[in-house]
Amino acid sequence: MEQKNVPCCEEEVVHPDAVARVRSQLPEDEVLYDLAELFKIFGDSTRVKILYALLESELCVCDLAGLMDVTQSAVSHQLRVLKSSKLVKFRREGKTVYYSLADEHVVRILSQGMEHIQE
Amino acid sequence: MEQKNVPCCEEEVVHPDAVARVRSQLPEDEVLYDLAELFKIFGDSTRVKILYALLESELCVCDLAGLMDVTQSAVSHQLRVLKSSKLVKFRREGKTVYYSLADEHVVRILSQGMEHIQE
DNA sequence: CAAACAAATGAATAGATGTTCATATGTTAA
DNA sequence: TTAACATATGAACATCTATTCATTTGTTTG
Repeated sequence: MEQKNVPCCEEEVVHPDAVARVRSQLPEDEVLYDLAELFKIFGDSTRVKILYALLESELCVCDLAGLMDVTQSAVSHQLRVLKSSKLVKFRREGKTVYYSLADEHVVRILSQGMEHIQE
Repeated sequence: MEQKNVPCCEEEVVHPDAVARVRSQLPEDEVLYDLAELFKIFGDSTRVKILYALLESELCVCDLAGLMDVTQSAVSHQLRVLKSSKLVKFRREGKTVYYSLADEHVVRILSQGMEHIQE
């Protein structure tokens, strides 16, 4: 019950060979960072709900705000995030801006996630 | 330049029909929440890196800590998160705990995400 | 032009999250 | 049992993030 220095693999890993191999196969840090950034977008229920809604139909900001329990402002902020990650696209028609999903990746990512949580 | 009440679709959506249809098709809020929770897990570069590493090889906590620029503690904390979301599994061998990916969903979700950012 | 309204934006705030440090668990071996 | 060590965990802190409110921008129509 005494306290000791617990270095715990400070400069030493347990399986140097495996680690070396993994390191050589690992994508660049920047890529992994970008990937995490992408998933971060999906990691918010407001945004996921927006994406699922757009899966069914093209909608304007007002529609989305009405569909969910959030402000028009909140929806708009989130749409900006989705837009800048190229997950949604939009077209303007008069005062109204219609949003829709950008591509099939979005659908597939959502589906894979859904499969996971439903097993 | 005067300020007005700007209700902006306060009790009114622009396309009630589309909204009604979408609403009827939309998954339960709870499901969407869980889905977002899942993606949140992938939305951190440390965790994504761990997952990618485990894609190549089963590794122990020490190995993972050595592979990345984070503390053993940080890795352990994140492994706990990954574990509780059933994204990784583990087996104990003496003092060492080996972690590996839980199933193919993880791989597929990572792949879909990777595809998206690399186009 | 001015009013009306959908959408976007900036600032502020409250809440969530990841890391670190210190320490506790649990297992092996002397 | 005790030392050593891999792993886990709790608390504290700093950072990030999503929402709201207030306001602005941009478009249409009187």
